[in-house]
Amino acid sequence: MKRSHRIPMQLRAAYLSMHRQTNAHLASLRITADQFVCFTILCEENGIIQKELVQRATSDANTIRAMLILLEKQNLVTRKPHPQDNRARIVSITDKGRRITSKAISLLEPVRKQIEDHLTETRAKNLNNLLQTVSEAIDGLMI
Amino acid sequence: MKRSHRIPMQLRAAYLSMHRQTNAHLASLRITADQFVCFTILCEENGIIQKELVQRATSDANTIRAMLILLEKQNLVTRKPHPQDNRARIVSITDKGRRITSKAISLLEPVRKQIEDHLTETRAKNLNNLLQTVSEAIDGLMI
DNA sequence: CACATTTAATACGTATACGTATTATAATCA
DNA sequence: TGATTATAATACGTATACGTATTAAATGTG
Repeated sequence: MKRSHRIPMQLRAAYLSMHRQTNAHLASLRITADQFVCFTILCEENGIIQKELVQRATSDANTIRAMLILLEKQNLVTRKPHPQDNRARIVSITDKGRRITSKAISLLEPVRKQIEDHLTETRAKNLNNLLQTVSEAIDGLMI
Repeated sequence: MKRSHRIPMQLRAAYLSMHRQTNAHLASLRITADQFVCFTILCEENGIIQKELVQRATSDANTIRAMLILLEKQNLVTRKPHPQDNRARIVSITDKGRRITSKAISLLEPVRKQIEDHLTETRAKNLNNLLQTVSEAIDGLMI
């Protein structure tokens, strides 16, 4: 039996479960799991262009745009024109956004710990490698 | 460095990439990746109640309902009242739905093969186990 | 059997996901 | 440099994801 057939369904199940749990844990902060992804990317490197955020979040221009507009209204991020490239926008997280991100990380601790408790360091590393292999394999189809 | 921190992002990247590729490959059939998930579940066991489909698809009652309504309009599935339980609906795939599912499986062959080519049988099995561990760990939080 | 509790489905609203088309600007090349 | 091409962002439309609330029917309990 080809186990690889089941990978898509297992991947789906794991992702959707994680996404739901993350949203549930972040609900009190009024932010979503996907917004949190953007925050963490911006905390790592602030002031990137919108397009770059799209790529790092493995997302889509329209999706990120819609999200950023919502976040901008709440003063969690800013979108300023790029000084050299008038097509682009530079996205930055605000102090308020950083404070919420800190709280979010705390709220997500139980989720993080739950995963950590169920996987040894070795297995976690292994999972990362396997997921990366799958990502690269699939992106290899993008012609 | 705690690698487990990266699992959520890798999981997201792998899932979203797979989902996009799947949608792209199925576009000519006018069905989505998520609809295909329902079809394969119904092909395995036809005539299940809507609730059961929700669980097997790791989905949500509202999401599945919306999807089924669209599929019903295209005569790809039927939703009939349950003979014993008047609250429930029995969902079945139609012959037309089965034919489309067959075509979908063919169209997805390149995606399946791409994953298979990048993972040995052992690694694929391992990935399935790890994903299942993550799913169970996360579902363990649901109280 | 009457009543409280659970449950399957539905209604409604907000946020993502993402394809396709368009716009404005940048980069490239003839 | 003028024309072509590529690119960042946007506009628009459809489908998912999912929380919360509601409805009607089943189930459990006294």
